Amino acid sequence: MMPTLTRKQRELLEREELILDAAQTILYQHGYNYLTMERVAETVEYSKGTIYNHFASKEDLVCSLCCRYITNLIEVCEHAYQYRGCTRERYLAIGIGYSLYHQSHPMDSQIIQTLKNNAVREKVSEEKLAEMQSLEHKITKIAHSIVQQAIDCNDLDKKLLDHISTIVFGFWSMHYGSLLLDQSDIPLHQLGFSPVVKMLWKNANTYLDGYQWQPLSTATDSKKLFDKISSTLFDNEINKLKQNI
Amino acid sequence: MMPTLTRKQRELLEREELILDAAQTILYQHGYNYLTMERVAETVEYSKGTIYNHFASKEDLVCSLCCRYITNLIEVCEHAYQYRGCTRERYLAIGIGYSLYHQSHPMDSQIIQTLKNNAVREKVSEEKLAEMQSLEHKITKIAHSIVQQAIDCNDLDKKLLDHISTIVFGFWSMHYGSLLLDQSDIPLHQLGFSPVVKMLWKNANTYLDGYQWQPLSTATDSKKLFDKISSTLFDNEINKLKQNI
DNA sequence: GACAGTTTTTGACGCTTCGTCATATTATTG
DNA sequence: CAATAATATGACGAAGCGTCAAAAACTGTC
Repeated sequence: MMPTLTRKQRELLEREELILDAAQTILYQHGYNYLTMERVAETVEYSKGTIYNHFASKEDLVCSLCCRYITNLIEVCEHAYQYRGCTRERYLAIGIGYSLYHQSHPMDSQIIQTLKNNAVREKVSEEKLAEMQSLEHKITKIAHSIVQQAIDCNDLDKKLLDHISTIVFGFWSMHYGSLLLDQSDIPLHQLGFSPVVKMLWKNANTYLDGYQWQPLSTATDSKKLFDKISSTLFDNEINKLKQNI
Repeated sequence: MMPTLTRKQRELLEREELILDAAQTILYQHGYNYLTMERVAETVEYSKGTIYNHFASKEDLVCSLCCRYITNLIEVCEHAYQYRGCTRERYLAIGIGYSLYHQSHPMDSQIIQTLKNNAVREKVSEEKLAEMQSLEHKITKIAHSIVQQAIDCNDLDKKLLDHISTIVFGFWSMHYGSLLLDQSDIPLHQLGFSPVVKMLWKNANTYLDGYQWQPLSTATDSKKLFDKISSTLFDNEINKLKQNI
């Protein structure tokens, strides 16, 4: 009975995880500028060369971390997809998951943002970049399918069939933009803005209202809805947040 | 009759512009990774030390460039503010200006994005960061004042008075998010998305519809509106774009 | 225009980090 | 156990940042 992977291969994969864990710890504790290949090597007690056997460059390593984080986000989205409610609620649940993940793992969001920068992307290997893209694609597919279902069951007007990807893109970009603005140290509060998650919730609802996605937020207690969805789906994340307070 | 600035001071300011111009040329031609202090010094035919007399660090220099770009964006917004039309059209005009600027100066957008990253921000001097923030604040103030006017003249419901900054933030984040996603080399088209400017226009309109900002896009020929606003206000930018094609 | 004092410029230098590669070490196989 | 293959190592070269002592330029005075 031959296992799918040889012992060697398993060891290699394990070490890859070990390296990623170490890199993540450094990132969480001291930030991106403190993360160097040398330090990662020291932490895992291997030499720099060995690290480079696993990752083609520093950016490649960071991109691998990013893939982990996007994988987490996919889980969150799949979880939201399962929410027992109407299509609109399920779509909103994705946004809530996104927000909460961002709040409980701010550094992950920073890394994801870092990898949107072309100066960084240039230094990532083709394969890693492709891997990351295919993961991001998964998320948009989940969103896409909920919009499709909304049209199928008349929660959304059939006329919007040509605009499904526009609706996905709008929702995505609004969340992405909001959380990025939150994440960089721009003092939004000083600039007169409310907490981002709160504004985002209001804006996401308004946006869906604009598309007449039923039932409209004006016909719902949306404050309660937020609490309901988030407590039903993301109790873990919320507890984590509370612990940090 | 004493001038406000001495000859010395004027020369210093002139050189500062010279350095920024050189940095910009390098950026435009070879990208962020090719931009080094050494090369900037070479280009302007001064030594590295002199460059450091003007800018505290490489990131400081880049932040100064960023301030230039945001200043350009402010001009665009002020221009849009003057548009002769209803409040909704004027608000949308800001978004169009933002989109077109992004399209005709993609590298500027990249630099602005780079400076949203905390790992980069850490290395910018306090003063430069404050300068940039105050410039960004100016843009939000322009947007804010149009929303205020919309409420004053009943284009927007009075109930929304408490949400003015939420409306500014939503519009901003949607544009910001969309253009960032466009700007990084993510192959949106391959992922089944339409051209970003087109989707953004649709989504921005829908978003304002959600707030019932009159007149609704359903009561307007919004394709024509886009052309009208953009040709009235931004003929320069559009001609630039056409030249590039 | 010579001289002293001040300001500005310079580029060699130290330091950090990346990524490579010849060599050393370990594992595998006959 | 020897030969061979696979893997790990860390010294090294290259690139870039930012500094600072010394050199050069400028300024005002007699």
